[in-house]
Amino acid sequence: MELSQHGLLEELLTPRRDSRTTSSNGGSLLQLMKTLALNVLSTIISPTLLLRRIHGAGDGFFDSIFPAAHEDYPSMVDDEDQFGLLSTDHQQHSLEEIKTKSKRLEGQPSKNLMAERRRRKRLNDRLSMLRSIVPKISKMDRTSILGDTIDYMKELLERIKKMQEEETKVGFNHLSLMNNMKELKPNEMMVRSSPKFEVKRSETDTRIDIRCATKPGLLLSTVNTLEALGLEIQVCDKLFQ
Amino acid sequence: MELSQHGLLEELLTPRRDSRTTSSNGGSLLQLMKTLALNVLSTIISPTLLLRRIHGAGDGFFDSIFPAAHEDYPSMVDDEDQFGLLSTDHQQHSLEEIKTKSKRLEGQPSKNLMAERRRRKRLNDRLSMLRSIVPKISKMDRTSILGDTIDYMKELLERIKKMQEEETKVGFNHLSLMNNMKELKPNEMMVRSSPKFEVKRSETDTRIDIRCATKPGLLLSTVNTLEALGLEIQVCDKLFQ
DNA sequence: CAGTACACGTGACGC
DNA sequence: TGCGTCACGTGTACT
Repeated sequence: MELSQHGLLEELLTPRRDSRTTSSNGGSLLQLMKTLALNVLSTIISPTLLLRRIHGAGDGFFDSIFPAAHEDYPSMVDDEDQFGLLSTDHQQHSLEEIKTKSKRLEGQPSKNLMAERRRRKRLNDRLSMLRSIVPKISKMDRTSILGDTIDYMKELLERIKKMQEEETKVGFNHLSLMNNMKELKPNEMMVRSSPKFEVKRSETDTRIDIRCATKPGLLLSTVNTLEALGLEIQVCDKLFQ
Repeated sequence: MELSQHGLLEELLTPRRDSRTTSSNGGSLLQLMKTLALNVLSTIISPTLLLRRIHGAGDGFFDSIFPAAHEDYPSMVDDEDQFGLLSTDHQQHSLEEIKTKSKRLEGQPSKNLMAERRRRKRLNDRLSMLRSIVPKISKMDRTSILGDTIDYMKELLERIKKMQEEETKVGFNHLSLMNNMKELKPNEMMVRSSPKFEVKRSETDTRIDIRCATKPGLLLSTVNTLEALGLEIQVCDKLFQ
């Protein structure tokens, strides 16, 4: 009971439909006040007393909120058995319905009501969180939020996939070059420590000489890397091989 | 009318709550059959005839589905004016309520009913799509689906951010070279289209000549890139600059 | 059996 | 003005 009261107070303090009431002209204030009044009454008096008060005052407003609290609705449930279709399944349920209906007159509905209210609040909170982290929201619509979320997630997945395969594609040359270097013999490493780069730059272009130990596939990976850097290779002569 | 009937047929053909009926023991078949029967009746007869049929048969099942179709509910709306709170705003709404109530007796409720049903279907479809693309779903719960979706999106964003900053860290030299190339003037691009690469490979090393248009910082980024590739630069001569 | 979750219809409200 | 959307309470099935 403590928790439910706390939930009620919390729900009472936080305004409802915050995203829509900001743009509304106060017309939905009626619904808000209705809910607030209901919450206040539900908090300060017991559900049984609430039902008594409903019938004592004969208030149509509470009847619209608690229509099942009326005792003059027996035909709604009893006549349901007379429905021809699915009568076999229905006969079994009629007993339970009467039982739940008899229980409904002693505080049962408030439990389910509070649970449902709590559930709705949770769902709306999740929806608000979802709406807050999705950058592109076309409309404040509930369905549109989910749609935009789906689109955003697909876009994120696509970006991740593209980045991953680009990472592997770009890193492939590095790795192949690294592996080629790691597979070098020590004596070849000694050779590699000798001077091997020579860059000559003219007014219109640049000429780079690289002298290193011969290795199968090394030239290919080097040219691939240079192309991956955006440099168009026009002349590529491999000499002394 | 054509579209609504098509929607009804489509809704009739597609099973409801497909995700839960697979794991249920067939107990929800009753609800499904109820909806299907309602859809069939709504499809083959007009709403007005449907209301007539309801009253002619006095069927409790349809009363539970169309409770507002009863004419013996007048106190529900009329007594709402007697509610003391917010009487000023309420007086203005009472006129509209009476008008809508009088219209409700001639096929108006079915419109709203169908719209609401369509909206629920759309929302559930979006929810199913969301559940289908989220890999980790702890429970089939509606709230949990949104929660898992939020967590998954946060995880995706985290992964994208990490990959991006790693990309910028590793590919800094590449990007700087790319940017330098992208900032080239068109005439320089023309120069770049001329032959510029020359690779000579000997027994011990390889010599590459690159001839390109001069650009501030280009040689530096090139050397950085070559060093990033693991090639130790021993001789780097920039000529004609 | 109490709790939970969902679908349903309906009133209210905004565009 | 009608149509779309939402919150609400309730019935019902599942655990």
